[in-house]
Amino acid sequence: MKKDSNDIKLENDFWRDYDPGQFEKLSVAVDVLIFAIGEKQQDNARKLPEKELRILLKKRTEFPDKNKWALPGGFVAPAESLEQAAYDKLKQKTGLTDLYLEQLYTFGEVNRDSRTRVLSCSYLALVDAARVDIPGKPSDGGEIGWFTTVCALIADNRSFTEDGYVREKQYVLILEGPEQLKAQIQVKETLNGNIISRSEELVYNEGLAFDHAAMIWTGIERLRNKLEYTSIAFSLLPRLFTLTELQQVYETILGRELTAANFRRKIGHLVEETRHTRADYQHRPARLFRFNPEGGRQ
Amino acid sequence: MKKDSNDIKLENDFWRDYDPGQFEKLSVAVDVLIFAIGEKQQDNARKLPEKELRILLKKRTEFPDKNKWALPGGFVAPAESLEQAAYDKLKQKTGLTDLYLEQLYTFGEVNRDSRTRVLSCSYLALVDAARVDIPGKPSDGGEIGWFTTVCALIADNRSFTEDGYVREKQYVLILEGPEQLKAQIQVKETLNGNIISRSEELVYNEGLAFDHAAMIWTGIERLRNKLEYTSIAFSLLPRLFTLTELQQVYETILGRELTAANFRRKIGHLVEETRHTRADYQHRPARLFRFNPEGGRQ
DNA sequence: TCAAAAGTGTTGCATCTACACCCATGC
DNA sequence: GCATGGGTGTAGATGCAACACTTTTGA
Repeated sequence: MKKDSNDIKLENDFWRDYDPGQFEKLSVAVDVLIFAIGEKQQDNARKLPEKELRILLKKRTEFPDKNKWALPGGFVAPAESLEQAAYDKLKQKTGLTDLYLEQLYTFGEVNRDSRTRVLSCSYLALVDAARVDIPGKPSDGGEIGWFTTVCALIADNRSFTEDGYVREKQYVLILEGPEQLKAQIQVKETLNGNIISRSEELVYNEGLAFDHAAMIWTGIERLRNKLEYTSIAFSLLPRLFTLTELQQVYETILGRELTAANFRRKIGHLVEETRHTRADYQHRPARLFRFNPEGGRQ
Repeated sequence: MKKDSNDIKLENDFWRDYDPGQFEKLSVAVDVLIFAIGEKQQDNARKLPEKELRILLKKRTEFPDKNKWALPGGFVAPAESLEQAAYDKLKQKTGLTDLYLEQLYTFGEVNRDSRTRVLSCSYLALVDAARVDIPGKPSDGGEIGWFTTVCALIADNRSFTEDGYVREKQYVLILEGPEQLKAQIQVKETLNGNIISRSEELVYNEGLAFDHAAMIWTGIERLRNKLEYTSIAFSLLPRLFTLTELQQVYETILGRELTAANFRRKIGHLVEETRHTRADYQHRPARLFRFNPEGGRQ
């Protein structure tokens, strides 16, 4: 464990001879999924607006995939950490710095970009929609906009094999914004003995650049999972919120309805009542709550 | 969405002018965490051997970090996908191809490697220890070996701030194998309003190369979490196993004891009884079970 | 008075926990 | 018989789902 003088000599030789170009390098990009919960248009003034899941996309202005919609992202500079690169993109697009951000997945297929080999490390960000004001057209002339996102399971087949099974699930991803985009993802789960393996494949893709549809699918999956065992839901809401708003966040992400009475009890220890109420509608005012991390069961 | 002839002309121009070197590229490595459950030495022949979590490490033979222990890994070639690179490493070290493998995390700090900027995409692999026979010395003269791994929380402090809290957890990581290695990781979790952020820092490191201690910590965390809501535990066992063996897998990874009666009921629907028993010891023979994916509650 | 949402109570079912207990084996 | 693990039964606590019900507001 201790360096002797011979080792030091060797180390000096090493540094003198070291050629950083001796290994072939790769282009590395960072792409950011920025999710928010938005309100649906609503005609009946007495009803509460329904919520929807939105993601921020930017229309590409350059080949390849010119005019397709892509996640905000860019190449990583040699002196910039991955996370820093993601933060920079985020600030550039939303103007905000205090957002929830986590690494999602690194997409490393050889031909995912038609130019050359490009690795993409994706990040997942959550914003309170009320804090972001997206300008219509950014400086480089491209369009940028929110897309309502729906991701649904449309098929689920399992066939048994000699020593396990193969299960194929099909998901559709429909994005509505300035244009309508659509993609289909096939997830193949294989069990062989005790060993499970999974692979995802983009089987249909209309209007989304590169493999960004697969990234969005992965992001929604992560969101759905983390919703159940973390408190990320609060990152999508303002500091004060009603329990119905919180419930709507869960419902839009999970894609199913929950029973109000049970939901309230379930997240009861994660929130704290405040003195304030919201009385914008023609019905009983709702109490405003705030996130109370004390309630977590550690 | 449709290409007109002008677009096609522009696209041709683009391809003619495209210079893949126009963006600065990075060196990208893949590192693989290969975990297995091993048996502790046991003197009392009447007792069942206790189990322990093991990871495969290789002693570096080159600068930088010469003579320190590192995860098996290597640089990613331009024509090789990330997952393929991980599979190759895995096959090279264990001789096996049918293992559990998933992407873990991509480490992207600027100075994590002293040579030059190197990104590392880490993968987590699980093996049934009985299937692997590690040769003493691989061809390049380096040592390779299993290290018993213990990861424990040693401190957990939370201080409240104006609008949230800061929580700092300290973990020790102790690896015992051909040498004893030790590291300490500090995890800082910050809540600010509704927004949680986390960061990990290696505060002490003895004998492990680069930031591999942080990778191992991340791997164990992932393992502990996934144990609860997936069936990865079976990937660490042979096709047939006793319920006590399965329980030991849970206990060694989670680092705490479980009550046998309750454990059996809990995983009851994930296993299937076989006709076989194991009668190696001086007590009642144990029934052998196999993994039964049918029992999953979907 | 009415629509709409806010919020509570009740009951039954499923699951987890602790703990006591019996069974089978080799020596 | 005894040490050791294999394996079952039971009672209390807790949590969750379904659903019926009351409260409060603005128009």
